[in-house]
Amino acid sequence: MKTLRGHGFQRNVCKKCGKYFWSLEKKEICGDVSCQGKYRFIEEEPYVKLDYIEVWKKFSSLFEKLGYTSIPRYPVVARWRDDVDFVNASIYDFQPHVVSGEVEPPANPLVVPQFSLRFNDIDNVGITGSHYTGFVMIGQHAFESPENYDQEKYFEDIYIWLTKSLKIPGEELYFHEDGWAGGGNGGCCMEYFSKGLELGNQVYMVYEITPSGFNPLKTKVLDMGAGQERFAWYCNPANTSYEAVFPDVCDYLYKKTGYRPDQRILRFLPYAGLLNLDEVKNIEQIWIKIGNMIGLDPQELEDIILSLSRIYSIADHTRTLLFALSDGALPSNVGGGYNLRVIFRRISDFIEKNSWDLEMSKIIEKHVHSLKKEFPELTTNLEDVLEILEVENKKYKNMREKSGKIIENILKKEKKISFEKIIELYDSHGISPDSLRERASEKGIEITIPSNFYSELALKHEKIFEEREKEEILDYPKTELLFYKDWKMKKFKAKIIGIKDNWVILDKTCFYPESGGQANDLGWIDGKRILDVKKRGRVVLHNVEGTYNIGQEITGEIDWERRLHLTRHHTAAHIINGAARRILGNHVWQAGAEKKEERARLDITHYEGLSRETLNKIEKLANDIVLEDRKVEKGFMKRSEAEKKYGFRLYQGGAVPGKEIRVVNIADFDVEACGGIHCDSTSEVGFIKILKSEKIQDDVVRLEFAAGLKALKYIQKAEEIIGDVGTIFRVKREDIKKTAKRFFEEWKERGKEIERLKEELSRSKVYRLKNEFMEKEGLRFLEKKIEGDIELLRKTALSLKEDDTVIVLHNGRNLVCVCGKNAMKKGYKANEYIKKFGKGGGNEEMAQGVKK
RNA sequence: GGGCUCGUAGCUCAGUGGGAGAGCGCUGCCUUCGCAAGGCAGAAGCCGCGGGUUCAAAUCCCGCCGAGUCCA
Repeated sequence: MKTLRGHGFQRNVCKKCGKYFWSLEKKEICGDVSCQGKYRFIEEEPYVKLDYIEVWKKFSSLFEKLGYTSIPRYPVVARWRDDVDFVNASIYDFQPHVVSGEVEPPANPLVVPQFSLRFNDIDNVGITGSHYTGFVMIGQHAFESPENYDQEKYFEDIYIWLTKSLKIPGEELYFHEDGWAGGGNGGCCMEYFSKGLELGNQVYMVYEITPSGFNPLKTKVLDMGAGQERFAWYCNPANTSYEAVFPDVCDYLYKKTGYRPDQRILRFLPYAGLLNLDEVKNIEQIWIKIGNMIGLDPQELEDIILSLSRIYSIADHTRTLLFALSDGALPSNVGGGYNLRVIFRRISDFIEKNSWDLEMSKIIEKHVHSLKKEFPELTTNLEDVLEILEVENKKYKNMREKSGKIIENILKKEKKISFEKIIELYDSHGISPDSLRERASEKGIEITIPSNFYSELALKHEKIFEEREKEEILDYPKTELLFYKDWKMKKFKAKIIGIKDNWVILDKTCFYPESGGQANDLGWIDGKRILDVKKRGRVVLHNVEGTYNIGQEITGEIDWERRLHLTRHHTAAHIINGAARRILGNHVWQAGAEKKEERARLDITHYEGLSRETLNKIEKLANDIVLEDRKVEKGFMKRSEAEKKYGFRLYQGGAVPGKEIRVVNIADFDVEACGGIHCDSTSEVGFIKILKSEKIQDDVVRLEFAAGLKALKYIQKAEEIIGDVGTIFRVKREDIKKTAKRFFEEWKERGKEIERLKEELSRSKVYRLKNEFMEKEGLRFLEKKIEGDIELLRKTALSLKEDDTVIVLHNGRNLVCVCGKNAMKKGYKANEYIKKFGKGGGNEEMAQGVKK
């Protein structure tokens, strides 16, 4: 505020939205597009002309001069967090541990060009000019103690950027004051606008929000975020926002599709911001309003803009996919990956419907080419990205083909399609009401989609919330973990410092508590069995039989056999993870793991199921690594240092808390942040055997494996099974396959032979029984006990059947009744008549059951 | 993470308690100088796997495996 007043700004209230804002001259209306009515910068000359990449170059060089460090962006897949899938804003890089003050930032203060993903306004992309599924949020951040926190300077720095670098005159700047809260923190913020466009927002996180009120934070945080896209547009006002951001890709798309914005577009641009589907209730009215203002038929305007928006969506979505896939995300049917599938299919639909001759790979390559000056890392995984897109395209094509068939089938059968059916088609088969209507009208069938379609759908999906178990916080000193000093320690002495129900708390322990997917140790305390070991915060709890006193000295002994199996399984998991990445590609990350005594499993991200051949390759490489006897280094490092040295590959097992993290490094092969217990070298793991793999969702494959003696045990068991099968067949093991195949074929052959014989038998019975009918009431009756199973009875009865027959056959237990046409007319119905002889049922012509 | 749909002949699918089916494809024969087409005949099924209910299960119930899809 002081800074603003110092620059001559004064505080006003907006007549339209009622917000407080600052401007150099007295103003009645604030700087937002919805209050100003249009983007004014479009119609005016820019103060400076910068292209998209130059915006960041200029911004970072200015802020470096102002004392900030410019750091590389974080991956868009937020693996250091367990609460979100993707990075949504630059501050996400530093949540939760840097913001909470637990971990020091990589630099301070800093600026970062953080690519961020947002999927909540997909329909606005390509239209408003300010919506993207992926964008670079330029972050300006500082993390300081209250004494060093200098809000005035942070503001001044941004002010310099706006007025000196972008040369925006003070009269054209508006600053909006607002309160701000999020992620349990609060404070106030300053949004800055120029000529209707919001350029950025500086947030001052200074409070922690607790049930009892606001508490001042120990670390105050500056969170400034501004879209690189916004600045680029502001500096290139003669174009659409999307042309300013991806000029090369737009040129390419114009050339390939034949679309190109003309003069009419320029008249529209100032009003683009009004078409925000979130904030507008009746979109048709807005089209009419804008059409009238710029003198264009609203329908024509809508057609032009929507066509262009498809091109811009393609440009935007491909860039988002490039970043996301490059950083290791995969399209999927569940989770965050589903968003990627949605945008992939959205652009595929646009391309398909317009019959555009476009290849996604070409567009992606163009993006890489223009972005590599700012993001050189995009080239490293390009090959992998294109492969993933190809697989995804196959899945899309399959889906199209399948849904086409489903629609065809339905339209063949019924001319009217119920509301429930429309919902089911969308929900279970991904057929949108629009495409359904389109296909139907091709066949001359009109379908009306109820206007409440999406609300009905939402109703069907109403979510049931599950309470997450809150972890209790125990007020005991941190337990000293002996297994990190010497993982081979089997016995130790310790003192009981707390008892809670059946759980004993020690000052130090060698028992590994269940964590990071590694099962807990078992063993004995003073000879009494331990039943469970768990961790709460930094305290280890031991569930133990017997009674103890606080202060008592005890001797703990771990079940060494079990520990050894768990350790081997854990190191094997890291080896397999590394091996899978080498064999399958850089998109492979750990997606979960469990290591038990008997066997273990590792979930990895991958886009298709694995063949036995591929598994064999992974298994072989893993065993090569074992035999190479590579050193496994384990140790604690500062988080920021570890990230610098090894990158985000560290976070394989998901989010890891703490300022110091433990790093497990298999020499030149695999590095992970991991708190588990590991061998000292790979050879200690022993033999690794992958037992099976399954695809647990579209982007995750589960590998089950065993290591060391447990792998041996598995092999021995498999051998035993093969041996037993050989004994049963009485053949050598080499012949088992051949013999099993022959047996199966012969078994099928015999089944058919039996069928034929029954047929034969039935014929001979028919021949014998033909003359045994009794005539009565103008019909012919037959009741007879014959040999044979139910199938034979049925076949025989059906063969004997003529119009005037009533036939009941039984074998003492099973019963069949068959009536001819005339018999049925006279009231002899098989399913009723059979009740006379026993219980059972069927239809009027034929019934079966059992005799009384 | 939650919901929904689907697994039947080589392929596409129908059958929703009681006889395992259709179309395409395949094999043979007829017709033809030959091919296409047609006609006739035929082969081809652990009805995804395992349990349960029932006199009776492709069909109903439970579990598992596999494929797909929507929502957060």
